[in-house]
Formats: sequence, structure tokens, C-alpha cells
Amino acid sequence: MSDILTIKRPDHFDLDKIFDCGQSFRFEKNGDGFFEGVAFGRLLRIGQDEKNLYIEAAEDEYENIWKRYLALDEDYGKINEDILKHFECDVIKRAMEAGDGIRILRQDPWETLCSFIISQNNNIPRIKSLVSAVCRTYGQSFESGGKVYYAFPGEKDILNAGEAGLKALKTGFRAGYLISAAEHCLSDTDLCRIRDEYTYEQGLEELCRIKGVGPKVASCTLLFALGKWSAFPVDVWIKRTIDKYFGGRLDITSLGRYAGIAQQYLFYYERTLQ
DNA sequence: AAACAGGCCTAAA
DNA sequence: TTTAGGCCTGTT
Repeated sequence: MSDILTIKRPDHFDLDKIFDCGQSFRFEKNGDGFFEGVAFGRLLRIGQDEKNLYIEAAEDEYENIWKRYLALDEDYGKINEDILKHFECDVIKRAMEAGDGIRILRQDPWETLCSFIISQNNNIPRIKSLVSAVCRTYGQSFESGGKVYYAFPGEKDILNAGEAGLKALKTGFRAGYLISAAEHCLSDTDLCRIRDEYTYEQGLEELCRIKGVGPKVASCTLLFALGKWSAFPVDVWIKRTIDKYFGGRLDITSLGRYAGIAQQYLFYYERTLQ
């Protein structure tokens, strides 16, 4: 059972940028222009035109799940203002303009952690294909509209798969990291606790205790799933950007509490330049 | 062929 | 405390 919910498209919201800025790996644009993907074990189809968003999902899921997932409860006009107030400069302005419409999703924490563990030393097409293989092989399947979809496997599913089972999918040295992440999340600190009770700094420290999780993967998880918008993932692209425009030095705290969102604008800007 | 891809671990200064 | 290799696999 699903209907299409029509809601007014807010300012600063663009699906193409949201799903193309490298924060998520499981949504694809179909021939009809709708993005389709699975999150939280549920299917979401969503499209847009200039006026509206069209959200196809099970009844009552919009208010409970997708609204927050898509950051439709956030005012990006105010967020942008706040970034510029803290750090007014031409580069940020240009990046903000180029990346206008990006929203930082609130993704499932466990899936996000695993996805960015998988992202190590991989390019985006390969990350997508590995995440997809993990879901297809070890995730719970469900059917909708005559098609089969797969949820991201839970911690226990990953443990059951085992290191060998994950390596069989060509995850390589990341297989052991996924196992240690599953063990950690089950026995130590639940990721939702980090979201609800930890500061960004505490969350970073906690996540980095997992073998195979360093500052980059931890920051991505904090930013893209745990609502810690001051998290500032530094990857090769951001390194390049900082070298190029800021003389190799950028004080993250000077960007304010939305530093991670500024990071995403810069990342998108630099990647779409060439 | 060799280097690189949205890092991290380990060993060695 | 910082730095160099190595790592699974695939692609160019």
C-alpha cells in the first residue's frame, strides 16, 4: 500500500544534488525521473519538479521517517546564513551557490558506518556495487510492485555472514573492519546513543575505537547519520580544496556549528568543477 | 605496467 | 607524535 504525497518543494532542496553529493550510495534515478532506494528497510520513491516534491512511500511514513531523513524539517536558508556569518569568504559563497539544494540526510547510523568503512580506497561506483552486494546477499528481502528489494543487513546479519562471507563479495581487507564494527555496536555503544547523548567530539572518539574506523569514516557517520553537523570529514578532495583555496590551512571551528554542511558544499563544488 | 581510488593499521623513528 | 608501507580489488 502506498500513495504519492505531494508537498511544496522548499527552497534549497534539490534531489539531484542530495543523491549525487556522495553522502549515500543506495538511491538511483529511474527513467521516470524518480529516485528510488531503500532506507530503514523501507522503499522510498521520490521525484520533484519546480513546484513540488512527490513522495511515494507507505502511508504515514512521511511524518515518521522521510521528513527527517530528507532534512525537510530544517531551514537551510538560516543554516547558510549562519555559515556565512561565521566565515564570510568568496570561496564559501561560490561553493554554497554551486551546491545550493544539497541537504545532509539523516541516514541509518549502522548502514552509514558500514558504507563508509567500505568506501576506504574505493571509488564511488565500486562502493555502490559493494554495498549493493552486501544487501543482496545478507539483507532481508521484501517485495513491492513486483520487484524485490533488500534492506541493509543488521549487525547480527553481518556477524553471521562472517569475515569469509564478506570477503567472498570482494570487500577485501574491509571485511574484518565490518565484523569489528558489528561487534562494537552490539556489545559496546549503540550508535543511537551517540546520536542522542554524545557531543560531536565524544562521538568521534567513540567511533574511532572501532578497528578500521578512523577520523574520516567516523566523521562521515557523525555527519550523514548522527546529526552532528559540526563533523568535518577530510578526504582527498577536501584536502585539495584546502590546499588550493586556503593555503593548506583551515580552522574548522571558524566555520561554526554547521561546518560539516559547509564541507559538503566545498566538496561538491570542487568535484563538479572539472 | 603501474598508479590510483572519498583510509586505516602497524611498525619504526 | 609523526611518517612510510602495505592492504583487497578493479580500473585506467
